[in-house]
Amino acid sequence: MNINPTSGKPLYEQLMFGIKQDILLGILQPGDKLPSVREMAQRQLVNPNTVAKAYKVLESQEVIQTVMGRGTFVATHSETRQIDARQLKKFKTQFKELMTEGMYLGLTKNELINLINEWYGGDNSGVKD
Amino acid sequence: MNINPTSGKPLYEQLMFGIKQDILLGILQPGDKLPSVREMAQRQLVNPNTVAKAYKVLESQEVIQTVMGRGTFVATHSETRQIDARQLKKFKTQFKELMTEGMYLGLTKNELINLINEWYGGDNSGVKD
Amino acid sequence: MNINPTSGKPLYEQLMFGIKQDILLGILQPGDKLPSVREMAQRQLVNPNTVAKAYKVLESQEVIQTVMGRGTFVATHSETRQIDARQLKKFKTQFKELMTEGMYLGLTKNELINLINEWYGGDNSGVKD
Amino acid sequence: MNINPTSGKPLYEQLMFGIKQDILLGILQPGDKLPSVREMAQRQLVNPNTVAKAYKVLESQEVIQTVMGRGTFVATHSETRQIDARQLKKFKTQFKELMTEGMYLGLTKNELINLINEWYGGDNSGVKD
DNA sequence: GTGGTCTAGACCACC
DNA sequence: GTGGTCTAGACCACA
Repeated sequence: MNINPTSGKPLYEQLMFGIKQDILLGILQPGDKLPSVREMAQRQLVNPNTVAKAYKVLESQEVIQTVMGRGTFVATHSETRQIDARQLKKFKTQFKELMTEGMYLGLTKNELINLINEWYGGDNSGVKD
Repeated sequence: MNINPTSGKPLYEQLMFGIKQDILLGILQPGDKLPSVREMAQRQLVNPNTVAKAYKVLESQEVIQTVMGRGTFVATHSETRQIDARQLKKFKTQFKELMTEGMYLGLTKNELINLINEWYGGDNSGVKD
Repeated sequence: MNINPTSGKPLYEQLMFGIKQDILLGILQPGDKLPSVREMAQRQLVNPNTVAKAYKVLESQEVIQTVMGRGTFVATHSETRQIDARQLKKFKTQFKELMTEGMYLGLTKNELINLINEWYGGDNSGVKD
Repeated sequence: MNINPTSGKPLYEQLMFGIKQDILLGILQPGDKLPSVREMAQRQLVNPNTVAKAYKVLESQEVIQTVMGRGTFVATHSETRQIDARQLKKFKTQFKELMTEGMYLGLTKNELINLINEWYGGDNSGVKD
């Protein structure tokens, strides 16, 4: 996980993304303890307030859980996490815009679809890069 | 193209997206004249400066071209449509982040592909599932 | 001489530059007759007013001369054309700014000097490109 | 760095030039913090929006970098300082035009070279006359 | 008519 | 504190 303060993206969002990605990649497993706010802040060279905000939003998304006095832990994926309609709508909007950008960068629709196939793993046989 | 002042997204970015989409959908053809800054501002109920900013960024991306004193036109990106390496890198980063979000929202691969088809027609020839 | 309406530079300045360059290259000789305003406008696909403005400024710079009823002619260089102090100051300012830009583009001071040597012709032996 | 509101040149371009020059002259070093938008605006007696525009263009040219919430800094263009082909072409066009002007003003080659030396020190080793 | 620049002043997100 | 966005309204050069 790398934080780039000049990327224009909010630091707390970059932190959130890094943690989510670590979970998806298996680096962080459900139940694992996350570094404390202060420790994470030192590691990533950001303000503790920034880490606290990232943790707070992640908790509201039920990605992590805070246990008072014990720390912050990766949530167990099996819980009944219902899809937030607002989040879903926002995602779809962002997705469409990103696809539009991609086509402007010269990527064809099929290249975009193949990119998705790649990311979702599964059947990658014959997928063009 | 509709501008939503309450969406949280900058108005000028919404304008940019709308114009790019109109071009991709063929509503705007290369060489077509865009509404003048003032006219577009009236149509979309935004300040002319906001439109001017959108136009200027689009021009820097070579999506449109301005002819001083005459107006703004959809670019004819003729032959020299070279892919900007920096923009492509940025796109891939955004793509990765968005895919991570999508997985967390529980979206399947096919749902995403359907989203693309919904917007850009349904010819999937050459795409492997 | 090519006029590019999307370059951002005023069309009348582009015209002026083209004429000056033709003179320096010998394509236009002192005493030669320039195309009429209307003919030049047709050739370059610009408004006659634009050509008229270019001619007017060139005449104020004593580069060309208009003879009422006969047309416009390239001035004879030998006339006592005194250097306009204001023009000279403006030139120096532009020159310094351009050199600064050049250094930012990665050109070294020596490359800039060599570019000048090239343009002023004369002793080009051993000048790096 | 001085801003002259009556020079006819856009104020934001004057700001850009002043900052670039300060960097080339070593007054500003890579990593140095620039005055905040508001402070620079006060110093130069211009509107903060004007400063913001100058900073934004400079950032797009990778001359400076902004860290949201912290400020603006002189870029450390590390190793990947690749010459932008488009910018270089634009530079050469401007250079040609300026040289044409210079010849018309009767400036000699040495006068131009002296102008460069005046601004960027006098080490001419390796330059052929 | 067009876009380009500038000002004044507001509100916001981020750190 | 920082920069980012937006508005309102002005003036200018260019075609």
